[in-house]
Amino acid sequence: MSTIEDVAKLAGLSRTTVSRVINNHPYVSEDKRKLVIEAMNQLGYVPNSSARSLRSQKTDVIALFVPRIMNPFFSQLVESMEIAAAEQGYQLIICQTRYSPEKELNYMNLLKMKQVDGVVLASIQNDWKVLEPFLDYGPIVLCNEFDEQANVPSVMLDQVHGAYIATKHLLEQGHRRIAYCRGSTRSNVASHRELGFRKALAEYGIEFDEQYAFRDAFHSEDGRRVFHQMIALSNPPTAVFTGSDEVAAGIISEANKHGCSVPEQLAVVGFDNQEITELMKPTITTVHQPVDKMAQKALEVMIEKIHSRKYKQREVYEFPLKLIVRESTVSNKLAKL
Amino acid sequence: MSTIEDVAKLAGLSRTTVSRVINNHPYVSEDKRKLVIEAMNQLGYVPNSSARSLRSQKTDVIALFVPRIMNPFFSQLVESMEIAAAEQGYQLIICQTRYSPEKELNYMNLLKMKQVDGVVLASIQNDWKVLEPFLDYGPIVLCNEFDEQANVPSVMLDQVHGAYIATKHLLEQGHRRIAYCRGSTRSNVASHRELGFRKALAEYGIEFDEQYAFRDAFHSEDGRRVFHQMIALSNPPTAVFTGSDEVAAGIISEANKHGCSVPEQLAVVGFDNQEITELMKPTITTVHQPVDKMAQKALEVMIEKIHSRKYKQREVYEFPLKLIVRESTVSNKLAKL
DNA sequence: TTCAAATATGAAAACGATTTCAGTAACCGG
DNA sequence: CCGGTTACTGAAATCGTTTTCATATTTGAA
Repeated sequence: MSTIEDVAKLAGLSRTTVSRVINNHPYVSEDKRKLVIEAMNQLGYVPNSSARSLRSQKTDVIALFVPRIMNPFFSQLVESMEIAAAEQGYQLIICQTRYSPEKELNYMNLLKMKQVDGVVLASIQNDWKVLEPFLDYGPIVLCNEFDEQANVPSVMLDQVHGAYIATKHLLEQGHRRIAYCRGSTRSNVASHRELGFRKALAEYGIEFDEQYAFRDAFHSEDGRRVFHQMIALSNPPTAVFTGSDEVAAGIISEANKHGCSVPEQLAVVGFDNQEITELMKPTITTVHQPVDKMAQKALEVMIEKIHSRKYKQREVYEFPLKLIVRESTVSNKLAKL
Repeated sequence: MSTIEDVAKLAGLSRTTVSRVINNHPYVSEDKRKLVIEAMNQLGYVPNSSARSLRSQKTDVIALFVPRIMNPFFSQLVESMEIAAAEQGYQLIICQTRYSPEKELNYMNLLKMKQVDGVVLASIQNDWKVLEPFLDYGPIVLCNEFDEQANVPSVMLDQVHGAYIATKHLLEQGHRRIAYCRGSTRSNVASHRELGFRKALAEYGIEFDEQYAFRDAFHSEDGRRVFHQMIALSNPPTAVFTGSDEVAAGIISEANKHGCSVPEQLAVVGFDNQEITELMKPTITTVHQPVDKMAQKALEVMIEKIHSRKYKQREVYEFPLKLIVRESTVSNKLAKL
């Protein structure tokens, strides 16, 4: 409970000098510095962070917005970013918007209240026009998100290409009736993937067929449902592209249960290269996303913005995705990596 | 960027009155209250959180310590606790200790610096004697952890019983050579489970056999390794108890790959009832842990401690675990729930 | 009618640091 | 030996609130 004043008194110096030592400012003689450090140790002194923040107008805290943490993609994002933040001396406040615009808007006040130095949005629930005014209070960086109107940095993955290579892989395997699964968030991630999916189809002269499109598939349970919807079709697809490994796993699990063999009767490709892709039988072909790199870059950009104090500039950083072929799409069980 | 002073001026009142309105203090007339609110809206005013914290000595922020977030158990813990915290107007700072005592100790300074009002430990890396001194600066609550010496509240699950019922289930299925897997953290969770495991064996007059014990199994990869170690034994086990669904999944995946049928040749029981238990083939018998309830209770206790300011008192809250029987332990494929 | 309690308001102190400003001592080139 | 940097130190202002204390008015019970 000791303050800088106590340290100053004990060391027989002024608050100013103590502060200089704490913050590694120049112009402190070596003997006084020793005195201060000894006094600090003796008292077990640690600077009060609120006082510091108030005076210096920075908190060394960053808010990270995610829809929810349980989703393994976001778990990994949070994990990676927390590590990167800790390395730079920043703390991370987690904000789960749970897909609610109101919650998102509410958390945005952290910026206005100056409780955080910046906000990383790994999920956008409001129109950009609604969020933009908050730029008057601090930087906003988009991570794994993208908005045409947004005049801020955006660190993202090349989802169009990711979906493209996954779909193309299915086409190369000879599939022509390919179903398409996505979760229909208002996020641009899903729409970019749809672009890539359509692009691959187009290259093979195949038209996108709405009866094969399932835009409400988020979890493994949805995968199970979709499986039944697919086989109920008059002309069922022979392959399915999904926007998440969980959905892919759900489809495969249900297929297994009903004696539908994967990939012979139905090829399945997931997205995200989660642990489950190697545990399922068959193992799941998927698209690897370099979440670590993206998280690190987003944090790096954020810190740069905090320092430069220029928030309103569009910048795009994009990372490539990689197809990982496993058993769920190739008939002979020797998947080639 | 407007301050309380600006609001006061615009409303033609004092800072004090504005502050009273903000904090819902009594003794403000209705007309002045209206004036203040209007002025706040007009200026888009929001109180500065550092100033608030400095003066009122509370931050409305709680630190949650976990070893890492990617582990689904901790993901769920974080998710549940963040929701509970948000409901109570608290923010959550995530601290990943990554099993490092130094990192843990370092994060503990958040309490000393008064950057957080309290610390929830869902993981302990240091001896309690090392952590105890921090109680002078704020409350510490253990969540899913337990320490004989710790004089603080502990919200936990009955791991002894959880392991006991899982093991007993295997014994009832006729198994007598039962392998035992755990991750060897210094956490008491694993040791409590071992107690339960041994207790069940003892009831059936079976001695704990060290050759069947694998104490370095954390992930699915470890499960694969353990599988091979088990079948290499001269007298391999017919069943295996694991401390995590991931390890169980790894074992099953590898068993599948090598034509070892589960549960006929090897029965497997997991722990935690993660999503993967329903996706694997066979589905995995496991122990359900009421993580939500535990997280909510831990937060509730934390808030109570923050208010009461009495930190140094031992209290134990325990929640029961439930066995969920699936295909990985019962031969006829009709698992009874 | 009176006086204590309840209601309503504001001036100023306090929270604990950093930053600005001013001042002194030492050093150094001409 | 003088004037101007450079090195070092501290007093006081400042960050934006909440809290304490003082004061004025109104209410209500005796």
